Amino acid sequence: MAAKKQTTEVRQDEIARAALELVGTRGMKGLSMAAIARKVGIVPSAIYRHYRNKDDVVDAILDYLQRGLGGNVRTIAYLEGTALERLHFLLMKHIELIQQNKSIPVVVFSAEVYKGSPRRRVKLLGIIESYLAEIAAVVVQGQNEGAIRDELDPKTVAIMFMGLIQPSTILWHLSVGGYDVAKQAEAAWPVFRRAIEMDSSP
Amino acid sequence: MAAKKQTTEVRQDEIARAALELVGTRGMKGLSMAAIARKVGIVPSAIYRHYRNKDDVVDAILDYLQRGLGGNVRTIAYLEGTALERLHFLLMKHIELIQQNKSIPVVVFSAEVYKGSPRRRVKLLGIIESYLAEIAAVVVQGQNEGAIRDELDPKTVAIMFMGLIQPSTILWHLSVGGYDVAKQAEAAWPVFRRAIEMDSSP
DNA sequence: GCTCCATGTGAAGAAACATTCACATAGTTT
DNA sequence: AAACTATGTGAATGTTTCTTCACATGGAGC
Repeated sequence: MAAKKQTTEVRQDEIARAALELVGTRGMKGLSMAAIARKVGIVPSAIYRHYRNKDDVVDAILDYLQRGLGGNVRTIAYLEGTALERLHFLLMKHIELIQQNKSIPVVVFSAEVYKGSPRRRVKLLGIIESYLAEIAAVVVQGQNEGAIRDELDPKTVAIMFMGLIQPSTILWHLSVGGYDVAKQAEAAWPVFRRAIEMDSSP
Repeated sequence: MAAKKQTTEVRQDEIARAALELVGTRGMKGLSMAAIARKVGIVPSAIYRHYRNKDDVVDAILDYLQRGLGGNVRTIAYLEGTALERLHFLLMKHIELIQQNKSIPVVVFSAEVYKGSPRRRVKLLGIIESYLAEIAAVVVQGQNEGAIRDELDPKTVAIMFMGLIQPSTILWHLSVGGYDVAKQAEAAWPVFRRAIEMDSSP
């Protein structure tokens, strides 16, 4: 039962996807070269034709993540509308992303990914920091528009924004799909909006 | 180099503490029976005098966690003051707890703990759910006091409350202590408070 | 002081896993 | 069509880790 040969570009992508999915369903502990190979349809040793070792596969997962989150922010960068509208849109986009790719939160929140690997720790931190920076930039725009209160620290707001999604996703995983992440986010948004928006009454 | 003999009650506690600490510093991957034993000052096989197997040790970590969080909520249950004051106090208490015991977030957010063990998944979910329920109860009290807006769903608010802390703790771990969790929480609190409190102007 | 039981020790087994290597083969280039 | 190169395979190796077991020992109770 020989697998069909593929170029290394294709296989690298297949392997990274399979690895990401495995982490989502079985956690880092369940991420074995054997499991990845089985999912891709090749033999464990064949993985070494496309990645130097397991560490490189995990790095590929992070690259995948980076592209996903980065693409999200770029989407709203080119959007019309007020800053508050764009923040709301980003929230929905973010939820869409993690619902389509439920493994992402597991990777981001799992200490297993970075404990013991300073290089990966820095990499993951960079991914999150740059995401936060983009959110903070939108907040600043909102402040310039006069829609978001001036006295708020943009970074504080950005971190709070992340907090709108994080607990829900964890509860979603813990309850095996029992929580409606989108619903919770939709309910939380107007509350959050009220917290940051400028007083309408002068 | 024989270790001094201890009763099984003492050793069980020592082992659970050592395990919790190890998870915090090295992650679940670094939680080996050998590492636990070294930390306690006994030999790996001696652990089996006090726990049936490694799974039972991990369960003991969760029990430890449950007692910690439960104690926190019980503290504010007997507090004087308005609901908003008590929520603020709970926020600070929570931060104090996770700062003294930095391993807690790692355990709660690490999918490794519950992936592959439905029983542990349910257990962890129960711990978090009951914590959320206690927060929601305080929110309801606030609504009865006329301090928190009636139209808000208490559970939504409780989950948002969790979101005040979670992102900071993850950033704290990722930046190896670079983030000031307490500071971020103190900055976020007035924003959150503004979001949920009743309009002062009638 | 003696006995007995719970606790501690070291060696050994068994399973899982990452990684290497020699060999096979498909697909591309010449 | 022949040769070459990149990809796939299966076996083997070395390491790590959990777990068991026979034996040792300290201390509590008689």
